[in-house]
Amino acid sequence: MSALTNRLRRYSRKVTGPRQTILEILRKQSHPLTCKEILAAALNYQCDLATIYRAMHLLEKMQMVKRVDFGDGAARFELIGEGDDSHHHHLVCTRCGAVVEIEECFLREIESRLATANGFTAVTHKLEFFGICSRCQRRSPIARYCKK
Amino acid sequence: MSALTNRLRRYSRKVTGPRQTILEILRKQSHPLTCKEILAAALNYQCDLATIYRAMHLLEKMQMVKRVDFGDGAARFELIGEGDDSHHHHLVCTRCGAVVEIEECFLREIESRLATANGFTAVTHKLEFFGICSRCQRRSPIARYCKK
DNA sequence: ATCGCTGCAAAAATTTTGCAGGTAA
DNA sequence: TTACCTGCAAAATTTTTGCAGCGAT
Repeated sequence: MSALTNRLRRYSRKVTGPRQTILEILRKQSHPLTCKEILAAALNYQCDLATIYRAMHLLEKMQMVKRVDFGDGAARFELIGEGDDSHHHHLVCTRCGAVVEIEECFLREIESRLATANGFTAVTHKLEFFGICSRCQRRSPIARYCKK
Repeated sequence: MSALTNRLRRYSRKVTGPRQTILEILRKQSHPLTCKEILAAALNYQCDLATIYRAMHLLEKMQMVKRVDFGDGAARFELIGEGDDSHHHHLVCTRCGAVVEIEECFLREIESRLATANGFTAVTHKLEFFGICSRCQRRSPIARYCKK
C-alpha cells in the first residue's frame, strides 16, 4: 500500500480508510467495478457513495485507476498496475455482462501516428469489444445486461 | 428519406415529424450530437426531449444511428451511412471538445479473431482517441470540455 | 493546529416512464 | 379504425456539491 501513500503525499492528500478500502476491493476484483458495486463490496467498511465518487476522481487523477465504459450508462473503474504493462481491453457480453480480458493492445503505434498527423499531444484511447458469449447464444434472446 | 421510411415500415413504426427532423439534423452535422444538442438544433421544429430519447433508441435499434461515447457522461449519436463503409472513429480534444474524424478502422480482423478465440458472436467494438489539440496546447491548461 | 476528508443531505444532470390526447396508416 | 406517437409531468439513475464536524499529518 506504499504506492498509494506515496502518490497521495505527492498531491498533499491523506491516507484514509475509504481510499485504502477501495483499492483493496479493486485489487481483489478482476474486472472493472461501478461505484455502487464498490459500495456493495465494502461490507465491513461502510462508507458513503459520495466519498467513493470523490475518491475515484482523485485516484483517476493520480493514475491509480482507469475509467472504463461498458456502454450501459455507469462508469466503471479498474486498477492500473505498477508498471505500464497493465494496459488492456475487454470483451463484454451485451446479454449477461460477462467480461473477458483482452491482453493485447493493438493501438500503441497508431496513437503516435494520429498525434503527429493531427497536431495532438498526450493521445490515449478507449477501446472495448462487445458481443454475445457462448452461454448466451444458447439461451433465450432476452437482454439481461444492457438496458439500453 | 426513403431509407427511414423503409426501415420504419419494416418495424411497423410510423414516419413522423420528430424522426425526420432528427435525421436531417444528424445529416447536416459532421460530428456526434447529444440529445440536448439535437433539441437545440431543432429550432424551427420544437419537440420534446423525451421524444428525442425515444427516437434515438428506435433509430439505434434500426441501425440508422450509432451511439458514441466521448467519456463526459452524455451519450452522443451519429448517422450510419447507407453502405457499411461509414464505420470510423474520433480523436477528441479533452480540453475544448474539438473532434477529428479518423477514417481508418484497424480492428476488423481482430474482431473476428477475438470472436473465435472466446466463443463470442456478433462482436463489435467502440474505440475513441483522446488527446490535446494544437490550439489548446498553446492555451491555458484549464479543462474546458471534460468535466470529469 | 492545520488542512484535508467524510457523511449527510440536497441538488444537478441525464435518461426513462406513465398517461391522456393526437396522428399516421 | 387501430396502433403508434407525442408532449407533459413525474420519476429513476448516476453523479456532483455544500456544509458541519471529524481525522490525518
